[in-house]
Amino acid sequence: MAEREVDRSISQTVKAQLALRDQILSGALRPGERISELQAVETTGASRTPVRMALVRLEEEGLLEAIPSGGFMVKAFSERDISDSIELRGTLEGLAARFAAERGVSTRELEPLKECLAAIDELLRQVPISVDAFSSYVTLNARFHAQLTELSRSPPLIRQIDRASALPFASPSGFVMAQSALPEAQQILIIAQEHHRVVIDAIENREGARAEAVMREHARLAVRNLRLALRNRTHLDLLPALALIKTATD
Amino acid sequence: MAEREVDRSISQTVKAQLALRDQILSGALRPGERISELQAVETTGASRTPVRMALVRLEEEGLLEAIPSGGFMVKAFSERDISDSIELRGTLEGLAARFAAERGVSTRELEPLKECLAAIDELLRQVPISVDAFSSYVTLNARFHAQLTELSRSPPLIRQIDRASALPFASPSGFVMAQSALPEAQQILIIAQEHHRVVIDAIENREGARAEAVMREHARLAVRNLRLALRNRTHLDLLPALALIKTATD
DNA sequence: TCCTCAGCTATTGTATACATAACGTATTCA
DNA sequence: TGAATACGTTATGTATACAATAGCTGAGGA
Repeated sequence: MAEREVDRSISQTVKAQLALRDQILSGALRPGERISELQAVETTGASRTPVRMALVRLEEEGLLEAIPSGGFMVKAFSERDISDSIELRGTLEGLAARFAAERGVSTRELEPLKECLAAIDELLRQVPISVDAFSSYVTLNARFHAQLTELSRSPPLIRQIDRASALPFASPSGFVMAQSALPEAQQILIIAQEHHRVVIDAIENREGARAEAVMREHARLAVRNLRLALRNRTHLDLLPALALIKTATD
Repeated sequence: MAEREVDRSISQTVKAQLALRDQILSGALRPGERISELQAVETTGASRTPVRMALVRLEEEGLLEAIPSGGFMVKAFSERDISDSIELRGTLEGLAARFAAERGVSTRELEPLKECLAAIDELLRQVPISVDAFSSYVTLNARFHAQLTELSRSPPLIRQIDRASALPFASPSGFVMAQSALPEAQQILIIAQEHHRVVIDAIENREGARAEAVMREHARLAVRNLRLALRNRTHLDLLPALALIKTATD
């Protein structure tokens, strides 16, 4: 019988949570499928207690759904669920931008955002954009959004935005991945970058309403592009998280 | 030694969660105070495993905060955290109202909201409002908001609003309780009722922007009144949830 | 052949034992 | 006298054993 090998460098709960999330997002566990604790114990290497903790956390995260009779299943999402999640996130980011503008942000605090902006400008100069550069873009874009959120200086709002981003297609990188499936990807990224520029400007000039409006428009752009991308499904292997869409309602 | 008495009518996890939440909101556990698992086991009657599950859920709910070195403590909120939570919720409800208006709602679906509206009208006819009537108002108001949220027909949004309401002062009844601490309470409730009337009208006429705007204004009214109420602390025993405010930052 | 019931199996819910890490205290040395 | 270290105590993190329930399978009767 195999000795249980324990990786002491990280908590078993976190390890199990990461492993299970990965299985869900990679599509190894299909939407609607019940997650067996015993099976999860085998695949994650943790014992039942941390696995159960991880399952509870993933349920709260929105990736799992509790089964009334006990246990959990992988949650399934409709296309509208996804676009609503994106719009929801855009609304919250809009509020964050407004808070940042109204509450005042020093030039020094805006510096990291401007650095992101410049770095993305640099990437977009390539036509067409390379795969590596696109990968960098995803990272930079996520960082931009995270930093913008921080500028609101509102812990409850930051927390809520984090929660709203748990669904991968509702996260900033999910936005970008979805858009990347379109032939007009580069043009879209340039428009998105313009939004980024406007929101910084609005915050700098303390125009709360304008800052909020542009972030909401930013999300609506993503929603439109996601819909388009879902029409031509050819490139959707770029976005493994879409394994969560329930095929029955396609 | 005492036999552990197990109440089989309800899961131990849920029992522990309810008991602990109650202890937190009643102020029995003070903000910043560490929650001892062993102590929780004694006060809730459940064993450590369900207690731990309950602690994880309460952390995700936002009432507890994980301590890096292990364990949990009762989260403390600043006054701004509270007003931000209210505005956050209003923003989400605004989105829900807009969705309802844009996606179309049948007259039949609006019926329950109109019933709430009429019932509240009836209550407000009393001047001054009795304690019993006020208690009914809190219930009816919460129902109105819950039904409005449902009309968005967006599970991700409904879920997020529920999560945003986990903080008791951010819930519709929390709004009302906070406002009730003011001498002008009745006048405020009348204004709030006017908001309710407008949002129904806007949804009925498919005016998404107007529906959204009025819900946000609704929340901003609550924020202003909460601030006022926090100034004259005399009536704040009406809102035990405010035990969560960290006194250090008053 | 289909429906029903009983028993079994598999899985989750709960309890507790064990391991490990953190914190506090006391003692010693500078 | 103060600071630092070592030891002990207490709490959390993890693993596993036990209990109970839900779902499934097979057999029997209509």
